[in-house]
Amino acid sequence: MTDPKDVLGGVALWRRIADAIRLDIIGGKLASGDRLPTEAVLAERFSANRHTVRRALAVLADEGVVGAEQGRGTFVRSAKRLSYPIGKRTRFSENLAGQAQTLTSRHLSDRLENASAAVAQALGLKAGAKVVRVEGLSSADGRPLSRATTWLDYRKFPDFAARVVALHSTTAVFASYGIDDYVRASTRISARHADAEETQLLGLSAGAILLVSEAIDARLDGSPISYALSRFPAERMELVV
Amino acid sequence: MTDPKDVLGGVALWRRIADAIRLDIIGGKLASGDRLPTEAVLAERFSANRHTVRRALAVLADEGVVGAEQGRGTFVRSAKRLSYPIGKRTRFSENLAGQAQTLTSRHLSDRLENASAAVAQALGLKAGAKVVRVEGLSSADGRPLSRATTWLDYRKFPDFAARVVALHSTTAVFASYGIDDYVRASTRISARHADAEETQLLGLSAGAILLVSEAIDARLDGSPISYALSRFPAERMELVV
DNA sequence: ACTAGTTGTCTAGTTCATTAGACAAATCGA
DNA sequence: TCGATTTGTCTAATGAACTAGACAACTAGT
Repeated sequence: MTDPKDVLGGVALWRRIADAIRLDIIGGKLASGDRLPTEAVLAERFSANRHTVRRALAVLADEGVVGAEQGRGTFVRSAKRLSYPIGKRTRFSENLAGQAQTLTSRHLSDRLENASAAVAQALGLKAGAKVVRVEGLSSADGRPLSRATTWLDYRKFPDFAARVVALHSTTAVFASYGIDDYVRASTRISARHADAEETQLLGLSAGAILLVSEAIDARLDGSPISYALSRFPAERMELVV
Repeated sequence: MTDPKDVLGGVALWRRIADAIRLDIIGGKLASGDRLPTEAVLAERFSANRHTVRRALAVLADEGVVGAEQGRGTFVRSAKRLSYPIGKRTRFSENLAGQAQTLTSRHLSDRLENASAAVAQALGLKAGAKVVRVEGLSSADGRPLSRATTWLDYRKFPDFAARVVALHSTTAVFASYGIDDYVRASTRISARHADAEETQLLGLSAGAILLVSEAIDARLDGSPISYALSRFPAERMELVV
C-alpha cells in the first residue's frame, strides 16, 4: 500500500471490538455478572454494524468471557487476568501461587546448538559456543500461560535438560548444580503477534498478542546462568514489576 | 463464529508477515544493509502468495524499515528499537538520554474529574474523590514514543496541569511542590491493540500493538503521588526492568 | 550480448469482512 | 396479556484480502 490510505491496518474490526471489550472486563470496568451494553449501543460506540459487534461477542463467548441470553442481554462470565511479578527473585511457581489452583510445567523438547549472537551476549559466551536449548510450556488450571525457550552454557550445564525432566522445577535443577540462590539480572519486555506454533500451543485464536520477556538469571556475583525467552498471552497475563 | 474454525483470527496475513519480518530486523536476526530473502522464498516460508508478501514489504518500506531495489533485492534500511528502563527511579528524559537526539513532551489537555475505582485505589483515595487528569504525548527525534495519562490527587496538586505547561518536566513540577525525590512504587505491564485515537496520535498504522504500563510513583515513605497509564508502540520500544 | 535471478505491474477469481434491513424468539414489567 | 426491549437468524450487496498466473523491467555475472 504505497498511496491508498490503509485505514484498516490489517486488523479486522470485530477483533478490535472483541479486544476492547475483553480489556474492559479484565481491567475491572466490567465485573463478573455485569450486563454489557446492548448490541445496538455497542455498535454505535464502535461505529460498527450490529452484526460486527455480534461477531466480536461470539468470539468472547467462545473464550468463556461473556455469555448471551436471548431477551435478557449479554453478561460477563469470567474475569481477571493473572499477574506475573518480576523482581530480583523471580520464581515461576511461587509467583503464581494463590492465583491459580494447579500449576504445571511441561517439557516440550531440548537440543544442543551453537549460540546465536543474542544468546552468546546474554550468557557472556562467544558466538557459536555450544549451548543447551530447552523448550517448555507452563499452564495454570489447565490453561496455557507461557511458552518459554531457555538457553544455558553447555560446559556448565551439560545435562540440564535431563534434570529438568526429572526434577520439574527450575529452582530444583539449579540447586542440583549447587546453585542455591540466583537473581534476575535483567528483563526486557516487548509485545508482538503470536505466530502459528505459539497460537496452537497456547490455545489462542490466531492473531492474539503476546507479551515477550527476555530474562537473564545470574548468580549472586553477577555471572549469567540462563537466558530465557518467555511468551505470555496478553489477554491472560500481565507482568508486574 | 460458533462452529466454523476461524483460522484467520481477524489479523490479516500481510500484517502478520510484516510484523514477523520487522521483528527479525529489530531483534537483530537481520542487520542494517542485509538483503532479505527473495519474495518467492518469503512467500513459501509464510505459506502465502507472493503478492501478499509484497504488500507486507510495502508496509515496511513505508515505515522506512526496508527498501526494495528492482533486479537486486530488498534490503534492511533502519533497525533498532529504543529501550525504556523501568526501575526504582524512573525518569523519562534521563532514561532515554543517549538513545535519541531530541526528546520532547507535549501537553495535550487536562481536566478535573472524579476518580474511578482503579484510579482511587492507585492513589489511595476514596472512589469519586477529585483528581487532576493530564494527557500528554512524548516524542524522540520527531517520532511519537508514548501517550500517557496521569492522575493526581486534586487536594495535593491542584494546579499540577498549569505547572506542567510552565515547567515541561515532571521531575521539575514535583520539585516545585517540595518533592525532591520519589520512586516507582509499582509497574504493571500489559499489551493490546491501539485504538483509533492512539493510532492517530502515535502515528501508527491501525492495528498496531501497544505496550501498556500502569505506574504508581510514590514518596520515599510510600505514599502515592501519581498514577500514570502510558502506552508505547511495541514496534518502536521495549521496556527494560 | 546473453542469461539467470529479482522486483514491478497487470488481470482475474475466490473468500472474508462489513454493512443494511427485516423479522423471529425470548424476557420482563406494566 | 400486552408491549417494549433484547438477542437470534436470514438474505443481500459491497469492498478488502488473498491466490493464481503471466509478463515487463532491472541487475549482475559470464
